[in-house]
Amino acid sequence: MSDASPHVTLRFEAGTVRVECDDAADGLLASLPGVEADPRSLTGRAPAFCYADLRATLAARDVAVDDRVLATAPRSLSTDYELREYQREALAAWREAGERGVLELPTGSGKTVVAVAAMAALGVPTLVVVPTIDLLEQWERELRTEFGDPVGCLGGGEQRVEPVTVSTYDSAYLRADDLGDRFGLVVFDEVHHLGGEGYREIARLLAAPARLGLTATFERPDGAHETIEELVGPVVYRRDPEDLAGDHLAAFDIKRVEVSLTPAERERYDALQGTFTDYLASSGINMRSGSDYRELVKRSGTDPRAREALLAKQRAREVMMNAERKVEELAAILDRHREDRVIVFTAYTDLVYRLSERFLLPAITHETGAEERREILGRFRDGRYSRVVAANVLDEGVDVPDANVAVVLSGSGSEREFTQRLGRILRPKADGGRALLYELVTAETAEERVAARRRG
DNA sequence: TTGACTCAACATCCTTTGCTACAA
DNA sequence: TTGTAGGTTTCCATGTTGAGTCA
Repeated sequence: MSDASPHVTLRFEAGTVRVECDDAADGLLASLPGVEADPRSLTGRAPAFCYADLRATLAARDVAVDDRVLATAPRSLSTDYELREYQREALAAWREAGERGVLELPTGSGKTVVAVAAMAALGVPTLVVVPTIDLLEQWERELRTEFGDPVGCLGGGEQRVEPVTVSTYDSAYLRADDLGDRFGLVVFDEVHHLGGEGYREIARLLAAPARLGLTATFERPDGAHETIEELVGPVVYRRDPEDLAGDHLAAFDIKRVEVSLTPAERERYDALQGTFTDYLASSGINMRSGSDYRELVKRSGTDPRAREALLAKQRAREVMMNAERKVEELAAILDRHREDRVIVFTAYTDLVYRLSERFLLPAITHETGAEERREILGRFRDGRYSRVVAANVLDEGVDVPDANVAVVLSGSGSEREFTQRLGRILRPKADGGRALLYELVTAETAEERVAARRRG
């Protein structure tokens, strides 16, 4: 450079962007977003996710940049998908937001289709990150069919990188620092997972300027969605199941059924709950916030009474969640819906097996092997089975055949879990019929609060 | 290649009375 | 004056998953 205008070189190095300045750029380093400067060597380093910001800042200041960060070449990708109106709007909103941000769309609304359209529109090497092997296989099939080229896979025993690659969160976490310069776009499926302490590193170590997050439920109770906003972008488009019901998703009803504890269960529940509340009263923990709960957990490590209280609470939870009259109510529901396709959800593995034995229902829990699981879901799909009972396994990331009746026998207070379970019955019905979700709640127990919480 | 196993990571786990600080 | 949002961060238990190891 013959004149005194500043000049900067950017390179990718193990999950970071290295910034090298010439003398004329002295003083610039410290003012760049995310950069930790070493003034003596005129170099600095920023986490790779700051790359897009860095580029924009340097461009705004008319700094000459030798950009060597991305080792990517443009790709020509085309798709035949005809987007629905809300999918077109979602894509447009994302592009308008600078090709960063999250789409919050219900299960079954075709989030994948929007992502494929985004990939085709940008035409850059793309990494798709997914939470389960099941989703890894689904995306791989979909992308291979759509774009024709071989698709890379990271996870499930495969470690093959291609310009279009699908990875599990776990594999992406293990490989992100050496793959960070290979992709111009990264798609995070079920992006709420990115809030986990470890997984968020994936987004930090990748330089990809374009970022797309997909989820049905963005907000996290621990507030970690704010970190996701920093790393991927805010929610730029949102649709609730109610918005699409009747048109692109099945119309649905939610029916709450209250049951009571048997006298024996009530006695046991009150005794266990009493052990818990007595300890709270005597220990000065008032349970006004989540931090009080953590305090209790902390104490239970050293204080036997705290441990006893926590265990009692756990047992009380089991009593209310697995109440005998829920099982009787389920018998009536199954009887009423002989002609329907029913999925039963519970919070406890034990109950799944009890129900499986009593009603001769095929059961799926985390103990069910991949092969057996495929077989059960296959039979449910082709109609040989019309009922399935599952613990928490079918909530997300599994291609579950459509049903029209869901029974939530027990569940957590998680809004996400509830939304995902509801999503299992929302595929539009051939006869235009409505979907129905039963929610069984034990009266006069903490479950009333749990149920209220998950409904938002 | 398959299955059985271990390990690590992640998520939920809690409350309903009235405290404190601050915004409208 | 009235209304409302915030408070907090370690490891009791159960459930689930992916990765890695070994036979």
